[in-house]
Amino acid sequence: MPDSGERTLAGIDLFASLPQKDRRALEQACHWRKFAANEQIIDRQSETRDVFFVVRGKVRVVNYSLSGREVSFDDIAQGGSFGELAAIDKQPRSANIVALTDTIVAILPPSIFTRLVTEHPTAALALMQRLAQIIRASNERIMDLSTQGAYNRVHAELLRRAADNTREDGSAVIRPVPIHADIASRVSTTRETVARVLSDLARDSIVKRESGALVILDVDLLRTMVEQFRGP
Amino acid sequence: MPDSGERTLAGIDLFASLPQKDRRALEQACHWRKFAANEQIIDRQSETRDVFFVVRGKVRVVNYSLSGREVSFDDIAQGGSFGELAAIDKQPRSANIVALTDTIVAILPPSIFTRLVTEHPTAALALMQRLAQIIRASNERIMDLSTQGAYNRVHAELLRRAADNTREDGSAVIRPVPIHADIASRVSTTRETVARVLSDLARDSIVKRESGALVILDVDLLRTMVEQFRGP
DNA sequence: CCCTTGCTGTTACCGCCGTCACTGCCCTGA
DNA sequence: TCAGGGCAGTGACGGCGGTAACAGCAAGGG
Repeated sequence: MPDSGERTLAGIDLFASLPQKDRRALEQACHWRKFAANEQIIDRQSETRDVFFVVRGKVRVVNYSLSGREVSFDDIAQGGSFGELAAIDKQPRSANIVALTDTIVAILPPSIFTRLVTEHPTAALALMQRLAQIIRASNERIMDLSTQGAYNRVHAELLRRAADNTREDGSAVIRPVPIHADIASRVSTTRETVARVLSDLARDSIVKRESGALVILDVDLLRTMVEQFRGP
Repeated sequence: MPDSGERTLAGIDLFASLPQKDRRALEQACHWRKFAANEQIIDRQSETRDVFFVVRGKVRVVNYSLSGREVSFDDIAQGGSFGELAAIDKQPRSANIVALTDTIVAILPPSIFTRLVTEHPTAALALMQRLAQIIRASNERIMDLSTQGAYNRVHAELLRRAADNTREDGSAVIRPVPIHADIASRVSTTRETVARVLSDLARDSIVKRESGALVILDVDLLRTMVEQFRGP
């Protein structure tokens, strides 16, 4: 088969409700580009305003503190988009974007993006819904950081990653085994703390490491641990 | 003078670019209501979808952890709005809103709000800019919580409150004197820690308490303390 | 007028978890 | 095949800051 999704915006969530001919027009207006895994796509503070669509691959939204600590905000999969903020408010980029895998993106100039959302209310609404979703997630994270200890934040992150992979017997699979450092930067702790939490959970037979996967043996138990262990 | 701003949406930021006749129509569609200081306006998790405009007064966006710890997100002054998230994505309310002072709000049903943003691209853009601003502020806060210690977060908050009140001699005034507990809930620490920080700063002659105001004697010094004291 | 209520200021204690310093495993590529 | 890099796992240590417990102090209200 040909490289599926090579130069089409058909799979982009923001355009799901867009008439096909308008989508075609956007495809013409885009500039397409490949990035290799680990390549930087956007630098925080840079002054570009383009909007990006993930046609293929996966990218990560991440920032670094002055001390070098990495804080990751979100992973964006195929069909997602990023870079909207700068296009909307004409401020510098608020975060770095780095490719997690080999990635193909479509790049839309800000002027056309603005015209799109002003002329197509459905696109505008879709964008607003995405922004609202980001705000809700941020608020959640701020609450977690403010009220939960590091151990519990790791527990909660495990539950998040297990979501939708829960099986009937109350267990859940996380595949592939997450990199400890990734979990750490998602919940703002250290690699070592994540390792300690997983050790503890394994000792209590709540999680188990299996060939290429991490199995949560008792999702409900873990959930109650998170809920009743009311913070620091 | 009559109660200025009594039943008009003229001062609402979101509508700044709206033709007067459309604004008038919205004023008809709104339902107006007064809240006393400390009265709850919106409950988190409730299932209403109205959008609110602060015609007079000031409100606070705040959440509580299960353990009772208070986390405050933002204060919204006259001209601001809140409750947009639920209207946009039809999810339950994401936070509590409480009146800080006696407050008059205009309440717009979600259907009319949606029509507004679909029919008026300028209003849609203004809303998006506000959402973008919220996201940027949230990201900042997540970075602070993840990479800075509590002492430094208080320092940074003082600088934020001093912004635009800086005088030529390098000092700045914060008036009225902020309630320690308010600062604490803004930067996710405790009242006691805020008091300790202010004591330390006063001892080093960086801040001074004056009649009804807190004076930052050396803004630049405080700023460099925040910047170079690169977190935990 | 006194008493309550809300806020400030300070001390002592101690536990969470970040830091440092290793060891050991696995996998890829020369 | 072996070297080297990336990741996992663990123990010791110690400091930041949350908790608890008071003691003022100012203001407002009955």
